[in-house]
Amino acid sequence: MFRQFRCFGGLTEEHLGRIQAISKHISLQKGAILFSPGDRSRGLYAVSNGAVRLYRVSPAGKEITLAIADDGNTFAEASIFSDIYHCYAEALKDSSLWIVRKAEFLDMLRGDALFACSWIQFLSLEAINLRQRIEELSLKTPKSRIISYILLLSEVQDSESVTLPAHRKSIATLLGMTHETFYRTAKELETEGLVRFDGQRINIVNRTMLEEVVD
Amino acid sequence: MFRQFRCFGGLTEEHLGRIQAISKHISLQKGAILFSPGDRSRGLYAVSNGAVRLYRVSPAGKEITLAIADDGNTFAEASIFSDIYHCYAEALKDSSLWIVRKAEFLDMLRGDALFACSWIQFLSLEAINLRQRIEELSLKTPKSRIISYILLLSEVQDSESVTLPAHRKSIATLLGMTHETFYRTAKELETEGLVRFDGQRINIVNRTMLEEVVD
DNA sequence: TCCCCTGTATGATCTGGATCATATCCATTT
DNA sequence: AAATGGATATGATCCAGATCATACAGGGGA
Repeated sequence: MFRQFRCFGGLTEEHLGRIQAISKHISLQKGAILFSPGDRSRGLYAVSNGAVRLYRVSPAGKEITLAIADDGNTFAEASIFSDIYHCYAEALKDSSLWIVRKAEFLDMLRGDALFACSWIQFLSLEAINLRQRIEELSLKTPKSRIISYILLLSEVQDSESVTLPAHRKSIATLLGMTHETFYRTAKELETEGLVRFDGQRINIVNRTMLEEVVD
Repeated sequence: MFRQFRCFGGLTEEHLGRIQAISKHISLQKGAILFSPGDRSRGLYAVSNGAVRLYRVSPAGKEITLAIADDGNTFAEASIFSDIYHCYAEALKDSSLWIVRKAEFLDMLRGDALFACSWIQFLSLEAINLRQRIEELSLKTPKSRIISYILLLSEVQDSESVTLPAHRKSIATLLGMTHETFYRTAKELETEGLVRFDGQRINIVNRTMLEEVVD
């Protein structure tokens, strides 16, 4: 059951069982807000089915999507060492997830160095990804960021035909642009014959040229 | 000696001694490149004296400064779980630092759950900071990012008169803007009577108004 | 079935910040 | 003391992307 979660990748059956034992299953309806900034943190979450969007809202009312967690992904991992959540978590569809209680999870880490090390590895890779994202935000154009994202999805989903994990509007704020810019640039990519959009699906038509444009 | 490093904050004397034992001292001349992207990673670094800038360069030749590590800071923590470094590390002044060898450090983590947990805590807080930075890059204006940064420095240095850890040019690319924009906006803040620049020092003149402008 | 809301889509306009261009300052080297 | 080179500084120009405005489509609820 917990085998499906990337962050628990290399763990033994015994570890997985212990994690499941300190977890509680949760069902969320589409549109439900799981937590908001300032809420007392209770643990980290693992999405077994569905999709949850993590986002923040600026004083000016603008949104940024920090992450979209769908099947097999976890979120709020840093809440283990924070008293509160720092963003909103909203179910994008009816979802089924697990909450891993923070106190018990911390106990597990404290009692098992190998387990702790696999967690360190996970956090280290996450930090590398976050820096990658900072770099893209600072250095790349919106067009290039969209292409990078499509190529990333294609890698994760291991296919030339990828499924967007959320509305395009959310994807836009995940990539640091307005939704207008996203729609326009997406259309542009289609016109140039690089990809084909079909609802929530994107077909990669010309991978070579995509990889070229991304720089 | 190793007490000065934030990431080794809550550790016992014994731990600190063991870390020192697996570390090697390094001296760098101003301008020296410690490592480049693609170099085989050998460990993480701790700056006891001096300053090191971590940066990347885009294919188009634009630079982003990922971090500036000065006295008491560490960098390349994620290299423990990566075969290569992903950025350049350049000494901004003559510097004295320690390299903590990765294999031995990993052994320490594997052999001591409490030590591993304190490392997990450090990585978790770092992830929170990285997300904060992503948010600022997406949502805030250059002016607002500069103010945030000054207020952050003032918090870390616990003073109304802060010292920039590097040339303004590097600070600019750390904050995701060109140096021209940084110089101009800095001057603007000075004209508005919010801060006073004096070489590498910045005096906060009107903190209340600074915090107001930042939104 | 109709209504309403939200996402999708696209046009028109505006502007903040990048880019390009110059000039001065200052520290280091010769 | 002169020369060199990078940091600091500021003006002029430009344009990508934000903003504002509008319209249509589709899905869920009453």
